[in-house]
Amino acid sequence: MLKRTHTCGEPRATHAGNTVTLCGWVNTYRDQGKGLVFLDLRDRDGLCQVVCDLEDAPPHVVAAARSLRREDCIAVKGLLRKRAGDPNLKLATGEVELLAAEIEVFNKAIDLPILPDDHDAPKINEEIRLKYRYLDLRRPSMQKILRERHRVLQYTRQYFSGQRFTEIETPLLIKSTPEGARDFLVPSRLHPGDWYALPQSPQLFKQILMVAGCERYFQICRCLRDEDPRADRQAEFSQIDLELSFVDRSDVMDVMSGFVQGLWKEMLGVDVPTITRMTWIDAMNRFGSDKPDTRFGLELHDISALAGKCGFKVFDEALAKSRLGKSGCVKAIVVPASMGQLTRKMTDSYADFVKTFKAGGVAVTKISATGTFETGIAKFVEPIAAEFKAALNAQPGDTILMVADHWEIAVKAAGELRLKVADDLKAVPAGMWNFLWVIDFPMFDFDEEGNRWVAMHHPFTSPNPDQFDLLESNPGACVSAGYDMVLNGSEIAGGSIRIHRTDVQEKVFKLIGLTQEDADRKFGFLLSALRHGAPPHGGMAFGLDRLVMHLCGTNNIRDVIAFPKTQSGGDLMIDAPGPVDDEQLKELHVRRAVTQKAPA
RNA sequence: GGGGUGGUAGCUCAAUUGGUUAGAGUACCGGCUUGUCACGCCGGUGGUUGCGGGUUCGAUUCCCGUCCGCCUCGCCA
Repeated sequence: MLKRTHTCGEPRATHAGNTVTLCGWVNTYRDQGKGLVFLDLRDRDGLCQVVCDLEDAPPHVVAAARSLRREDCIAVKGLLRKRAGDPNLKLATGEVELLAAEIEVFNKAIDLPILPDDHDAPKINEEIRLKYRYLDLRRPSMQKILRERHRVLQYTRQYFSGQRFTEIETPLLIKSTPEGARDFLVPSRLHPGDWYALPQSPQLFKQILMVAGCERYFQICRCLRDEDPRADRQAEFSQIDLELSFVDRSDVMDVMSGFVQGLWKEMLGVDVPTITRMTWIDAMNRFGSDKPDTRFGLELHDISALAGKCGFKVFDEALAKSRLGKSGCVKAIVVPASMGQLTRKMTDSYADFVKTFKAGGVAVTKISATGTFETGIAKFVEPIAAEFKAALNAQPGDTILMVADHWEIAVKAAGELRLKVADDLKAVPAGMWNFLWVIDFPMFDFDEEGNRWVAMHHPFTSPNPDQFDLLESNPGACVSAGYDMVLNGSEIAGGSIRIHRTDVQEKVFKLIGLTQEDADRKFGFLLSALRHGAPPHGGMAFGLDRLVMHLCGTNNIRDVIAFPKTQSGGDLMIDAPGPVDDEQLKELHVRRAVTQKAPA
């Protein structure tokens, strides 16, 4: 077997005159006639042109060269020389070529379903790419992503190790805690009728590691949530999971800010300035989102006070609504003329768009060149024109979009509309890295259906230090010590200071409707651990896949995972999930409730 | 679970709105080509139009069902 002396990306003019062996895949094959064949040989480092001079070569080399086709895996040995023809400036190795004296064919490739050319990738259906992932991953762009992901992992270990964090593994087979996301379940063979759950996160284990005196823990771990995927969400994903003892919220946020600043410098050479903080209520009121994209304007204005004066029925009805002490409201977005014009077709489509988020519709009006209101609800606004313009600081040519409803619905719908408008008008600037901390989340949201409070973050999140009294007196107003890190409108990390006292933890469990019995059964080990001298602690978890997505400039999470799953949780390459034998089920003490599909 | 969208040659797409033998590029096969480099030129193989029904003289096209991919709402403590 020929052993390579260089990678395909390496050869330069300085190597000319050496005998070189390259290994790789035939990227292209260019037959020039009786005497001359070119091929580009590709490995993970790049491309190098191989030339076969068939007049001088021995017959078996000629035969081998003639038989080569795309994606055959070969080795070529020969003289590396400066190109006889013009150099190819598009290739790093474009000044040289390898004159084949010996060719070893490791393996031929049969007819290819897809070609691993970068320029083909966006055109090919993902279904096919996922089925033949081993070919898809041969693309230089995919190879690059895999290696960028590796660099992120390397930097992560280096940074946190440098901050005296210890990498500790936690179990994959744990028990189900039906709070939060749906668990993946695994039947136990040794305990008939019992089930393991796969972890949604190592949350409780890392807290217990703090009780265990580890002080600073991290883990790069797989987490599993049996929920429907999205473009930026997989059921099986990776987290950079962290926990620290003897810290308050700012201590954690400082360490984590340092991490992303270092990571962006390392990966992109970008200096990320001090990451600013925004309270949740500010984020919701100004951006209609708990993960605001601050790269562009279009902030939400609250015009509830004015809206009540204009006699527009929809506004009056919305303002009369009330939920959890919050009155209904009217939110307005001023789309400045300078940002571009919204067509009638666009504004018409926004009504259906906001209905997705349970809002009734969008009220539209526009300020004409002469300063009068025109179109939409102009006649209602005209009587309060001066106040209205002043409140919004609106100028001639501006379009005003308004959403009215319950506060939650109005801000959510207006926030989504804001993103939609920015996208439609291409108003999101490229090349910006807007990091942001969102803090002071409510501890609880009220679930009308279940008639109970539910933890907004998770039930181990501590209230802010000055908020403990509110836990009992006014849970709806109680603000937590949680914090999310947001990048360009995407949540890339979340965490909190945890409850480290049993009495507080029990209060929270009680508030979310867990009886003492439930709490003991599900989380008794945590309550017990907290009783044994638990230190104050808090932590964070980064979504690794999303970090890599941002760093690689893709908005498809499957691009940054070597073997991702589809929207229905399938792996198209190995055809999972799949059927199992009756014998296997018997061992697991599991009986079928549905007839299983015949194996494909 | 809901909404949207797509499925035609190995791959990417087309088919004049229901009408003759379903076309093109690419890949593949054959021939030509001694400086190409996403080589070029000539020729060729290749189709259960996702699957199952229905309407019709006739269905890629219309209808019903179903499967699969993608986007999205719900969901994601």
